[in-house]
Amino acid sequence: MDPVTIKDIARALNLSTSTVSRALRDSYEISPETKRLVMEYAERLNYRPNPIALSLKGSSSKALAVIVPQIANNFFSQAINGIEAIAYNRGYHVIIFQTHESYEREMANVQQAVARRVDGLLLSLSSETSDVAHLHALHAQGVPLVLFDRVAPDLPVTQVVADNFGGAYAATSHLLQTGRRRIAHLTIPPYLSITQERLAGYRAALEQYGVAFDENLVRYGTFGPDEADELVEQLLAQEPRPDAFFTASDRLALGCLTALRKRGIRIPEDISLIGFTNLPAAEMLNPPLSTVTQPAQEIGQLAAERLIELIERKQKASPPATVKLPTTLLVRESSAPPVRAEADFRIGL
Amino acid sequence: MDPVTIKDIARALNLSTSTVSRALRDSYEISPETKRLVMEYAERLNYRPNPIALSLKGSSSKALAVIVPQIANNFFSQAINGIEAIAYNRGYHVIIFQTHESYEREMANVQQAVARRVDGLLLSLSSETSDVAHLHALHAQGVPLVLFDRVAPDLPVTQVVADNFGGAYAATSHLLQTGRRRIAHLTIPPYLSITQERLAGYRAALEQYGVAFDENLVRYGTFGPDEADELVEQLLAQEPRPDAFFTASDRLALGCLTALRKRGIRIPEDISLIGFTNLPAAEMLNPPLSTVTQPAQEIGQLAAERLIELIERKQKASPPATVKLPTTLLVRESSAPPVRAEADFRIGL
DNA sequence: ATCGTTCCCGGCAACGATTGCACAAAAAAA
DNA sequence: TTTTTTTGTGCAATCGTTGCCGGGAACGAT
Repeated sequence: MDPVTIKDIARALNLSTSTVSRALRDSYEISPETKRLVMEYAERLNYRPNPIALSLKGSSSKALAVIVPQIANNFFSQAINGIEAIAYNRGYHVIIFQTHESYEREMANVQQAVARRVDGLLLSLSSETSDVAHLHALHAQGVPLVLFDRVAPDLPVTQVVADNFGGAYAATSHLLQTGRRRIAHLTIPPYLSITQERLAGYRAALEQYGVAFDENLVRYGTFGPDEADELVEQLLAQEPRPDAFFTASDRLALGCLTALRKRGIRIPEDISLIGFTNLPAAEMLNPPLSTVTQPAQEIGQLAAERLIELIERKQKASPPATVKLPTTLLVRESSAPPVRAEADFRIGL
Repeated sequence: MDPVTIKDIARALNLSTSTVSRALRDSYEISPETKRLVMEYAERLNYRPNPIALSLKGSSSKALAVIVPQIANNFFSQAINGIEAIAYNRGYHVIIFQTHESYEREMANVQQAVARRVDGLLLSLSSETSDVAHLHALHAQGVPLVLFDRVAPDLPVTQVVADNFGGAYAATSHLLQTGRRRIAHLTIPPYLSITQERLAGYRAALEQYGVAFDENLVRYGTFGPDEADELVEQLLAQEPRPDAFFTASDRLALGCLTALRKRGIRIPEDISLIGFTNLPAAEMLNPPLSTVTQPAQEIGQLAAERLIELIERKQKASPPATVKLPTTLLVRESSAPPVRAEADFRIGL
């Protein structure tokens, strides 16, 4: 019941393996008669070439490695969804690796992927990774590599990202336009490109509106569970208290919401809240959560397309470039203008 | 810059490949001196055995296939998380396939996985799959296979599931205990084992409380987008109107919530709602959503452990069995007893 | 001196598929 | 008929690794 090999066919038809191989590939040097025989027999036995033997012989394994911090994360699972869709259509398989936000693990995973002779890698950096020497080495070896979402701008490889700066700028501007001035930013570990870009967008908007940047209003999380509560606690202790929270991830937005409501703080009356998240439930939260959404699936698709292009047209593929996809600010109740502010405004008139 | 092979080492050290191979595996028939030489040189060149060559030679590829309907689904991404964790520790890689709920695709994916010579398969059936002949064939071929979540009870293979019956029974009982009598059940496609088990739990609870089962209160969705709205519409048209909704998935629970609130129906005052979902945001929804949660990650872990055991102790592994993990009913506001009911109760006294 | 052991190591084959080259038979040209 | 060309097929190497067999050297025992 073992898989059928080309040898089995050769033996059965009293031919050599070479003839069978050529017949199957429809080579011109095989007689139509023999071809027919071979093809029919192969069909009947449901012959499938052994991809392992092919990988060993040639250099293509028709497999892509995807290395992400966490699969169980909305953004990444959507991105992988996009990657898998493209890969499947192009005849590639997807091997998944999780770094669990560990630099060690990231390096080990890259090693493993290379050892597995994947045709290319799609990678989103772990939050611990500040040194990308391992990726430089990879690139120097000529291994096709595309970074997505959490990228390393210095690396001369194709990178696919969302417009994190723009999203953060839009979110912060919106908060400022609705009268908020003490805007706290709860964010993710500082090494990450996305952290820096979002922070930059946040600062740019503040500057635009002439609000001084206050370092104390920025707090870095670590993807730990329930860490939002403590960060919120610290921020609420500030004097004067923040009147808006802008968070940089799904988990933080949710944690923040929980923490604020636990303390009886009204959203948006007391504090306005915007997340940077792909949660499908955002609209049904209490209150409906304003968010900056990213085209996660498209990012995955684009990254996979670029990688495959790189693999298949090795040398003359389009040069490394950073592709930036737009983010969208969805304004919902959690960042509505405070009623009091409006009232004050009228009184002021 | 190509990967170092055993041949390179042999050439450099003026040894035969066999000797190098044995030295690296610390064989007793190689002199300590030679071993040292080889080991050191291999270390220096950062030699890694080519897993493809190993797969071709031996029959183990150290890769597992995971076939699921959708990665971008909370339950499955958590399960895959568990699978990957176990696999990684045991030296296996995980190759992901999505069926997108298509039977065709499921068969194609199984084929592909087998062609790839994976050491085993972890599979959760597509909702279109009613015939599992392809899996029988697989099992007959001796390919290690473990099903999880959406299983096929007739198949003589190990299956890992959540206690769907128990969860549905608990949810329905809770609704009945809080005074609901017209309990609608919005569920997923009927072929699925989990659909049937949940339906059975729902019916068992109704029977227990002497409430007649009404087929018109059960509606099947198809994982399509926004389908909940129409199903809700149909159910609300019933006379008398349902006073509770019990849904069988994340998407349906959320869709249901949206649909009900859109129509100005109060939850739980007018209609009580319970989902069967792993949404981390359930508690922060408006109102906080009562749910039956499943240990998704544990299911993945257990399935992976069983599969690896099957692979490594091929013949004398524990016989096929169905492992059932407990589900948990989390009661939140969305299924609180209606205030009116309490008032009526007091008046009745 | 010869034989038997033990210890180290090399050569060959094999896993499945592809491919350049050679070679045979048949057909075409001389 | 002989030579050339064409056509169809087989052999063997290759990819990286390991299992099996066999062989040479050193040593002790007879």
